[in-house]
Amino acid sequence: MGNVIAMSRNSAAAATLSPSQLASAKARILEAAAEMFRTHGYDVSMEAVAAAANVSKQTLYNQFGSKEELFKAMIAERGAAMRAPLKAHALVRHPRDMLTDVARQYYTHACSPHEIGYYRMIIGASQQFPEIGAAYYEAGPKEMLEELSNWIAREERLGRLDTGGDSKLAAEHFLGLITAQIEARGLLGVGTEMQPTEIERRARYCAEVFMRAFGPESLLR
Amino acid sequence: MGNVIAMSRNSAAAATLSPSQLASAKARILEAAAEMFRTHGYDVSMEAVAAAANVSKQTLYNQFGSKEELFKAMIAERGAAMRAPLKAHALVRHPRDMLTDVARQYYTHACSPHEIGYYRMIIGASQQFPEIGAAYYEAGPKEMLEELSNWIAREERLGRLDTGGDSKLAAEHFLGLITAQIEARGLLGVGTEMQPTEIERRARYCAEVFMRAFGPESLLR
DNA sequence: TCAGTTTTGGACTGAGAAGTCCAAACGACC
DNA sequence: GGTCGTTTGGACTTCTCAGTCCAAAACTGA
Repeated sequence: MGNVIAMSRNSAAAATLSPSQLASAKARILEAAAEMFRTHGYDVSMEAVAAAANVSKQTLYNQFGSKEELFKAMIAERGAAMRAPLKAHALVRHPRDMLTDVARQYYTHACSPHEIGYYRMIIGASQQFPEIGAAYYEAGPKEMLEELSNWIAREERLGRLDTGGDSKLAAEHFLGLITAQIEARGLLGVGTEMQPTEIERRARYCAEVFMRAFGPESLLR
Repeated sequence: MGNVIAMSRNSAAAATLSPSQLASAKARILEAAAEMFRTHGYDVSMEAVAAAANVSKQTLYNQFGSKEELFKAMIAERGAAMRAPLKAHALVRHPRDMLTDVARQYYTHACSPHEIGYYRMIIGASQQFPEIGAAYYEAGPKEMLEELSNWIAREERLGRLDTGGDSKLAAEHFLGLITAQIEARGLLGVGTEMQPTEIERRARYCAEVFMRAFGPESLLR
């Protein structure tokens, strides 16, 4: 933990600093807190968080009045980083390609051990702080479901999919196909990280199954 | 919870006792521990467990040497209660009916708030005790997946399903279709308990989607 | 250089919980 | 009724952790 120079909270003075000191104290704390909460759950001690952030306990308490406050601030900040899983996908592509891509993205990001650890922490915390589970659901799965559902409805209007009108349930099912046990295994700690070829295989398979179930005859095979 | 007779640990002597004393101390403790751990996570105090079991702290420690031991004993006992989700299903039925039934069972049992609470607890504990997550997976999801996969393979041999040979992945996908977001919502505490009609709707839908994707042409519609 | 602010380390308080100990009460069995 | 093992309550020890306090050091801006 050798260090050289410390920085004030507000200025961006240039100097040779260790990476962990580049950001402001607040940002550093949030980052460290995210990591510690993710890997140890809500039970990490504030001491440990302070140490990880390379900051004194007092500074930690100056920035965030309490553990709960820190935790919620961390959640709020991280929430923003989780969005837009589906943006920038045009309508012009074949539904199968689009779906494959969504699955691929999901596997590489949302199902990574890192993200699963975060998810596990949220699940644990949502017992103690129900509003956190709700907020996570709103910002994460729910938003993704809505985007997916809207996309499906659009494709249906174009005659390229046929879900019998229930695009919402179809979207849930597609997400279900993707996560199918992968998430569960990760949450229980028996997850083996997927190799790229496995990701590719599963992503294609998901899209294929979905298309078989919901594609119009013309696209079937 | 009216009761009549109480038992000593070893004998079955009859007497008028309070309801909570009907079972042996050990059994009562395990039951209370399951409930407390389920609703409060691993963080419940041993005091609270003892109180819930209507037993002194010392007796608790006489039966189970430590909190960890109690926790694991409780898991081991509950594990047995979770099996056999799929047994006793004959091969004679139409695959669609079988699948609908599986989904129905899953919704009524595995997705109940009670079971979800238990699942959440296991997830939380599997961070602290990785072997617990693994044990749960082996006894629960994995076993169910294997049964399902074997059934699918059999149906495939009979020409009533066609998964292209990957019955294991197909089984995972079917489970994925069932849980699709239901479990996630439950874990995050935003789950609204499903009404019977909703269960029925979803169960049928799951089976329908699976059949569309994996049923042979003759069964398609 | 100097005044004002922030950070730091470290000691401290208070609460809660794991686990132990013990004397008294209880229950089972003879 | 008497004996032996168990249960009980409750006091007790030890630990960990959230959160506070404070005096000394470091940094900032002028």
